[in-house]
Amino acid sequence: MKNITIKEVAKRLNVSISSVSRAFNDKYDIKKETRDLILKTAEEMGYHPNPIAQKLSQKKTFNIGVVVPEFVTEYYSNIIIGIQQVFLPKGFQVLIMQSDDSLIQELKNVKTLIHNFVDGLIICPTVFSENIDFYLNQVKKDYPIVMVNRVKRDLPINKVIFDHQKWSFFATEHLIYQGYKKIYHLAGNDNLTITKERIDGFKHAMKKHNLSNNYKIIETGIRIEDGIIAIQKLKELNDLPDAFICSNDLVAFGIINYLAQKKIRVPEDIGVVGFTETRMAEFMFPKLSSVKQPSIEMGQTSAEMLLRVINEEEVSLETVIFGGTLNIRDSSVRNRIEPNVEL
Amino acid sequence: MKNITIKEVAKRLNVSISSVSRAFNDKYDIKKETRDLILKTAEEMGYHPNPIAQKLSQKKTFNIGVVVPEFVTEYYSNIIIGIQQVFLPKGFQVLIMQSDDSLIQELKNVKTLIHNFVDGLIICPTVFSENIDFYLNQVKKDYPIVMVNRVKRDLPINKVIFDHQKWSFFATEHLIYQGYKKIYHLAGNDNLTITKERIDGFKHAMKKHNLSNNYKIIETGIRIEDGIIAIQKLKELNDLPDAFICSNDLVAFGIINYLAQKKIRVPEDIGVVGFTETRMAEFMFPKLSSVKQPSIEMGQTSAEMLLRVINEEEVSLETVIFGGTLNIRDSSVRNRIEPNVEL
DNA sequence: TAAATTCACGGAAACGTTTCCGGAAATTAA
DNA sequence: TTAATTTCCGGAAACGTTTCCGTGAATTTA
Repeated sequence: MKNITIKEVAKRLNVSISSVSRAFNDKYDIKKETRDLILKTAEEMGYHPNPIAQKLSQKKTFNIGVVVPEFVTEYYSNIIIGIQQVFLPKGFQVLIMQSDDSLIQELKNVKTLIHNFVDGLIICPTVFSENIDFYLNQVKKDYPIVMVNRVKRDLPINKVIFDHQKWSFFATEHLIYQGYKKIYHLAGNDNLTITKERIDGFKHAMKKHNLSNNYKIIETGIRIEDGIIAIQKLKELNDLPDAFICSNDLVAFGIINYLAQKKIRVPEDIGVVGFTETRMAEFMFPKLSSVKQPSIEMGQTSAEMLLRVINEEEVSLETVIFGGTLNIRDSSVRNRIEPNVEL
Repeated sequence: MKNITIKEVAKRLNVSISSVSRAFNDKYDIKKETRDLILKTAEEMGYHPNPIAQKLSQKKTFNIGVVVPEFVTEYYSNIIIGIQQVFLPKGFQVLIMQSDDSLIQELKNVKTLIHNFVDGLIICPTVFSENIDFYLNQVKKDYPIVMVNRVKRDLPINKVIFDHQKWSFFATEHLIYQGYKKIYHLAGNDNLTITKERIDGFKHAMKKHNLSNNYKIIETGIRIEDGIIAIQKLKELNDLPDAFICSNDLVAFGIINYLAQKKIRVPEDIGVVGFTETRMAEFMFPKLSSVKQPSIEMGQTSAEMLLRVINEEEVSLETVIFGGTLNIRDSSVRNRIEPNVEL
């Protein structure tokens, strides 16, 4: 496992080490012919610059760290894909750590990455917590950090977020337009900022259409099981609504399957809308209406933002707020004759 | 972003750099009191050893590379989880690259990782190809490599594989025992070794039960869409079997949803079995019978194997063949009255 | 008590680069 | 022709560790 070093290439050609280095980084004074000769023989000798030595010398690791809460949904996988699309071609390695929705693990991951001298961090935080003080402090020390998704709008930090309130509002209003009146919101974790934002949008829509007494908000979770557990309870209490707006597609999937087992029809008897659309939506039966977040683009944007901060092109704080798409499919579209009559 | 170095710690205490280093690696001669003092003040100063410098000095990167073909299924995510469970506590970083089922990309990934001086490689290859020659050659040069999953049994390389033939046989036989006679195998990519192995197991079971004229093998793919496309074609040709054994759960999911739309009952009219079980299996309607592979354990085992090779504890070639579980659920269990009568 | 051994530590080389500095040769300007 | 500039390149420091080698002091052995 002996590797060829820059020295051996230099010796072979009777040139200096610096010249070989210059040839490889071709930003320095070096004659075109010698550069080509060096590159050619280096190629022949099978020489590759040792990235570790480069990193030590340049005081940059060309590593960036990404911390995500979970991989249960496709959402964070897509964010990571977007991040990698930006960083890999620039020669950066992307180190991914998962915090399992634990605040302690999240902070531990961030510290591990910082101690490993990553050039910058993209943090997708779990719930809002005092961890944020640590992150803000790092930013104050000029450590490049970008936060994604579950972040308060007014936090003074570079961030990429989604307009949950607006799209929760749209999704709710869509259900109302379809004639569903009693609508339950199966919300995610209570102390997530995005949960609050979605609840706000939901309430706003219900209020606008004078349905303020017609809704419930139920803290549910984000897994298939969570949806099933929630609807089982409601069924036992004989308290099923006209429609559900769910914290994500997995929960919606649980709901739809439960209803199928109970021979309750979707969308005729009960309408269902998901959130943070996944590939499944298109292939469920019935096909699931859902709010699509541009997750890959959000990953790309956060990566580009981080790159700017690392290169110090930008000092001011940036916030990019993304919108999405409400993909209306079968699960929330009633075969409605009445409305036409009503009109 | 100035970082504290070992020198500054040494200067502060008027000791040598070597002593500080010794204190941190405590395998060398150093008095207990001085070591504690050094560690204490280092802690106070916020010193952390620079991992890049350590790596350069030790000629080890403490990085290992993992190349997987895809992330469409949960399978490789689980493999990676298993690998990380072994390597992260040992201070190794795990670099993950995805080859998108492209042979060219796979080789490119492997070379990138080697040039980045990873201490070892875990390769989950896509199809069998001449890439393997390159890998075998690296092994000959003492480069630590372990291969996982889609690898020929007799290849002289360290590997962790699953007994696809045996479990395909079991799954098929289960369907036969349930009274399904005309069984179609929706197989994966033709030039995958595991596809061949599964076909062997399938044929073997059909032959054993004198159903050799009753089957078809259809190259399908591994995505939901692939399943839907396959069954659409069969339906058009009016050529539906009694049961399907699918290349994976996603394909099975496509089949089941298509059948639901066509009001064809599962398992009464048609039985369905998946492979490489995913979380979905438990939550589909009807619940999907599937072959569970111990993917996390397979990841762990490959990681431990690689660790042994890296530490040169083991020189001989190892092959670990895993078995799985046939989880029988609703999608393949007929409410059978006849068999009792027959018996 | 003298000799041999062990202990604890400092100095410095080594890991493989990048990059600053300086200088000879080649080119241009005066 | 001489002076000024540019081009090209070598030497060496620097990045922050680990680890080999050597040595004085402390301890053990003879």
